[in-house]
Amino acid sequence: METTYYTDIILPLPLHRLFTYEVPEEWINMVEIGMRVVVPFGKKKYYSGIVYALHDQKPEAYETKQIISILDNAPVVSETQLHFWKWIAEYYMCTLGEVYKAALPSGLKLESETKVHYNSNWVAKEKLSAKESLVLDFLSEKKTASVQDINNITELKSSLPVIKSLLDKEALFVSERLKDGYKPKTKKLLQLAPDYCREQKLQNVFTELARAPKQLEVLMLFLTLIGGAHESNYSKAIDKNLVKEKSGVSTSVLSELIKKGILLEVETAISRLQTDALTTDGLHELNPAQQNAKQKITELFQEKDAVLLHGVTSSGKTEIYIHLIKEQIDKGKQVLYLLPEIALTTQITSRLKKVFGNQIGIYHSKYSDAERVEVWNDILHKKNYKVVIGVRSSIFLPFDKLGFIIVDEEHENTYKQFDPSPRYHARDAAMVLAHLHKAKVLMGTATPSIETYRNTQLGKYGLVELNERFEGIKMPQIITVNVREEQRKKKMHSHFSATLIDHVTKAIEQGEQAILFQNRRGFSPYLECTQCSWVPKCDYCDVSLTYHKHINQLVCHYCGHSCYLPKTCKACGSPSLQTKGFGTEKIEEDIKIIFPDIKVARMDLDTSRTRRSHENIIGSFERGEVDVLIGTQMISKGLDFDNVSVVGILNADSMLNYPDFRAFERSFQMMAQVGGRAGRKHKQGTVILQTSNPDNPVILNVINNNYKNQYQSELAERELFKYPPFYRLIHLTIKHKNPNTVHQASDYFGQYLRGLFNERVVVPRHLPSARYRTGISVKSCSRSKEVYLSIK
DNA sequence: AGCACGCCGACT
DNA sequence: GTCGGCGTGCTC
Repeated sequence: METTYYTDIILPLPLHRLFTYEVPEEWINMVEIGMRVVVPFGKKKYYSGIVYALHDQKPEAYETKQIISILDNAPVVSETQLHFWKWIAEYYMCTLGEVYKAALPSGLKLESETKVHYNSNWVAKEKLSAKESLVLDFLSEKKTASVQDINNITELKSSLPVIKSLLDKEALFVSERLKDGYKPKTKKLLQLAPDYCREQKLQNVFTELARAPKQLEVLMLFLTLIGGAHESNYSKAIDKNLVKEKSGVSTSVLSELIKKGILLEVETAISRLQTDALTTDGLHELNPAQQNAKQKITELFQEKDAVLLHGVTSSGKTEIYIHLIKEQIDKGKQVLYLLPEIALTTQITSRLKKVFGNQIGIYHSKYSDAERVEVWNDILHKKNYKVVIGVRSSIFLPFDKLGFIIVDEEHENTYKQFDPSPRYHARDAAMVLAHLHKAKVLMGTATPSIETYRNTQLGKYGLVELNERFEGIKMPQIITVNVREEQRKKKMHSHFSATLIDHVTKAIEQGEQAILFQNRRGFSPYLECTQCSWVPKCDYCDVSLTYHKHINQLVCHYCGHSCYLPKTCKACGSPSLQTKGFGTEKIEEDIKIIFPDIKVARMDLDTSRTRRSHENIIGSFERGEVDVLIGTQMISKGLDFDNVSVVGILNADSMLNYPDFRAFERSFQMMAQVGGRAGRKHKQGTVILQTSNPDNPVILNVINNNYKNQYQSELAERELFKYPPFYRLIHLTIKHKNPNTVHQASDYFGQYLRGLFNERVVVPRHLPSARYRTGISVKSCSRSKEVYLSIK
């Protein structure tokens, strides 16, 4: 009897099961677990799914369909990865399909809705198949189309395999974010024109150019660069920019040579991820404290799978990582270096590149999809990269010899994915990933999260402390300023205390820099009617709208909705709407009034949406082109500036009063991290902390740099009020377009859950204002479509 | 998630 | 008489 083979496929859908398809007989030996296949789904959809299992059990309940094609000749996902996906799906309560969507860069997961674009710079290197030509012709006209469109128009049963082969040839590309667009990165090279590739001809040129000394000079330089005027070198091409730089001539000289047909300009696409020969810098010696810490980490790894490196800011953790990475590479292992989303990795990347050259791959959400596919394929096939520096999604890369994971700035909440499922925490998932690979995890931070620190106290993780700042830099001196008192004494200039202005002035006079920290972007967090206290709120979220002056609009920081500001109060009609509170934009404006002669830069989500702008701001501050940097929490993360002597925390209260059970933990982390930016090699830095509550225990812990104390009091509160790490917190979202339905459903459901879990159900009724709440309350947004219930 | 199917109200 | 609203159920 003939056996038919079946395969269970993961489809990119939020459906809690796999779908079984038949494998056509001729493909039985070609399909492997982890490959992508195209399957029909429903009446007219096609998906590329992942082969999860192969078996010969014919499903009884339904007729199977056949897979349409196999997209790969080797698996793109390993079985280890599939185990990992399964864990994520179970632990974070989502489907394998959702994990699949999150794990693969979009270039690897064609869907009917995926948009494909025509690459106008592309030139065919080989003859295309009839189907390929058909699709390409269609796209060359339309430029952009969805896979679905192509399916319809070209009348192919499924265009996915064709699109896939065109993608491999780079004739097409896939986009996730259309705005960024895709331009293959090109480099202009110079070559000796074929006509001149003979000794004789070349001699003539020298005479020809007798009256153009600059051009001759450049040509001579070019010939040296290709390695001398020998036939064997004539075909060599040299980077145009290099020639330009070395010769120091203007572009016109070069273009003249090109125009005369002596040199030939060729444009080649270069890999975005390939870096030219780097000046390698080698390892830096570790100082005794670092050496000792490294020793301890290695020892702890004998018995523990994970170690926390608790080192104060500027204690030189990175250098320890580098030494440990080196050891792993020497053992032939891969290393994953996780960084939080926000710190654009620039500083750490360049340091690591100096040591490891192009053995480093970077996997970042601000890199284009094409770049991410390149990293994926390198890890899968080429294996040039031994180290990947990446954000949370890099835990999904197809590692096969992973030996070591570093989770830098372990406490950062950007490791947690919130919006689309799977809502995973990269730090925690990294533990599981490491376990699957029998690898070790090193977490590093100056301000450990409560959860992680507790795990060290329970003996689950090892703990290594580094209390000394690198090269004898002293911990900064922290001065608190009681804002309320200063206001009474009329010593406040807008949002700046006299003390703060004093210190900033002195720093600038001495050629040093200052950082001003305000964890709020925009101009002012809300407007208020002076007559009736009405506050404009978002129509969709019921959150107060932030005023952004440069665009003169009100913006909802929750959903991004923006609108023009009302001229009059919508409640009482009075025209007297006043801005309340302050954000980075207002700080920038005010500081320019107080210090008209200094250079100010602002860094927040609004000024650094792109990779480039972020790097530019950091770069100009590093080079000293900017005196004062104003920013949100962005500036506290993973950046080291060595000329900053003053850091101002403009309003510590807004962080402490934030309605979240982690508010104190976050405030401590933020203040400690921002404060850590102050201090230079031979001079103690100063932190000016403005608050109206200088006796707040969190502030006292920051001043005394007492993490332990902070940890202990926080832990006690967490236990008392039944919060993590003692309880797990589950957040339920109830959505409906009708607010009343939402209210009723949440009340009903809240009551029901209360019956089961008693006081462990938190049902906030209003936007909560207290840090900890007990008993029932529903946080519901009247006109919104969501209500939150929390179960501990 | 999509998408078809299907059942009730306001229109040419 | 039909168009179209969105409730329900299915997808191998």
